[in-house]
Amino acid sequence: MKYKSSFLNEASMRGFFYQSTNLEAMDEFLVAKGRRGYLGFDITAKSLHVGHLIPIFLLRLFQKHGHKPVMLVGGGTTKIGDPSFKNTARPILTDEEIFENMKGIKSCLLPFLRFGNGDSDAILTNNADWLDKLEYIPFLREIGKYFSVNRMIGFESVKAKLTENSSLSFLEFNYMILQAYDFYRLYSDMDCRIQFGGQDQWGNIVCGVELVRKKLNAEAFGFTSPLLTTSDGKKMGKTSSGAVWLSKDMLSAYDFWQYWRNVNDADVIKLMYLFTDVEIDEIKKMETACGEELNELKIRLADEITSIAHGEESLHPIHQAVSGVFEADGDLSSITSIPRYTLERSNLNAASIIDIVVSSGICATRGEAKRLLRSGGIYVNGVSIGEEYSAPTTLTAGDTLKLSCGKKKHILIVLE
RNA sequence: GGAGGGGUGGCCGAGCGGUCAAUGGCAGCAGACUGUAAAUCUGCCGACGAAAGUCUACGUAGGUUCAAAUCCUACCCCCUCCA
Repeated sequence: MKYKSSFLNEASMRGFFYQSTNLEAMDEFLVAKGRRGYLGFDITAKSLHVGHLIPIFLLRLFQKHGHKPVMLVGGGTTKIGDPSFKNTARPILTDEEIFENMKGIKSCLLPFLRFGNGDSDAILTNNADWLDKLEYIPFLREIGKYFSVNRMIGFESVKAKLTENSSLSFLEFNYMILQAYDFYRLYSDMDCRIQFGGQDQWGNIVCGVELVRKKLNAEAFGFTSPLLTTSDGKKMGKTSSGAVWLSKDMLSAYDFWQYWRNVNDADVIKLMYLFTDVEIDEIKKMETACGEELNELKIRLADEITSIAHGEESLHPIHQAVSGVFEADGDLSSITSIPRYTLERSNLNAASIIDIVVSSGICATRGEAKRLLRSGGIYVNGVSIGEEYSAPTTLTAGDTLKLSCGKKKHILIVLE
């Protein structure tokens, strides 16, 4: 074992460690249970997405090893917008939008952590509680004096914003200071001594560690995890329809599952370490898998992650849908987790197939539907069809057809 | 406040009076090959239309012109430098 603390051992073996401040001292500190560490989120959308998953799972691990995760939502900092590594300014949200988003973010976190009042139960805080009350002059005198602009503009995270064609507003420049202040407050108010974050947060975290040292003459720790990228270096978590959201309202459990089912071969093991509760020894045995075996592991991966994020009970309907939709003789009638569209029997032949494809919502525009049809990408019950398609006359009300765009996007047409 | 440079499709980025629905790259979609993977190859990639074509779009609003992303005017926004 490389570390004294079980948390750091598991975190580093699973691939969560990128860099940290004073690692040795932090390791020592984490040997005892019930330590507090926090992770902050800005609440620019009403759901978290796959990109947030690394730090969330890191905190889940933190909890597993007996520590107390403090989840900080940035009710205050979101009003500023983190400029780190961004080349465009964040849109400024209204108070109402922030409030709405906050509710969504909270519910996204619930499946991953156990919240409560126990020693290792997670708690939720909001930095608006203290940031909103700050007064400018006192803040500058008490906190501002500890920050060196010379140093701040040296941070990698701000450098990009200082180049041509990009500007860093004074508003955004303050983000780092406020995040540092958060850390100081959490340290002094609730003895929270570690801040976790993605590697892009390094500059902000270090600022907080320094503020704590200067203000309280105490040592706080920073810990960053790598960004989630695919084996070929691309950012993970984007699909054709946008980000892979954690909230059911924004992405169905079925689509969530499909996302993991379709990851690159080269990423399966890495993701298994990061985002499942499967024991390390067991994953080690999987490392040699290839071909069909590896393909099967993706199902395991999808199952594991989905049952954490959406609950174990979500798996059965998903499996049912998968076998109905992807297997030639699958049973369509009992599928509940992919969209359905009801159509009158008489309209099946009356309306053109293009109309049906568009009105069922599987294609957004008629042009798109035509293009797909032309290239053979529209299927009825798994058979590629053309524009002159007409449904078999044997179909009657109550029958179900599977309409597909490409090989993966399916919808059920229910006749009535 | 002054001088200069910019704002083009999801992103980057050409075009600088007609041949521009706008080169190219990335991203995306479909097909072939596979394993619901990757790589590769092929096709597509504003809307409507069977098509001819029509409409909408190059920061916003006007104007010049037979014709404007391209010229003019005003305004808004961004960048750099000076005060």
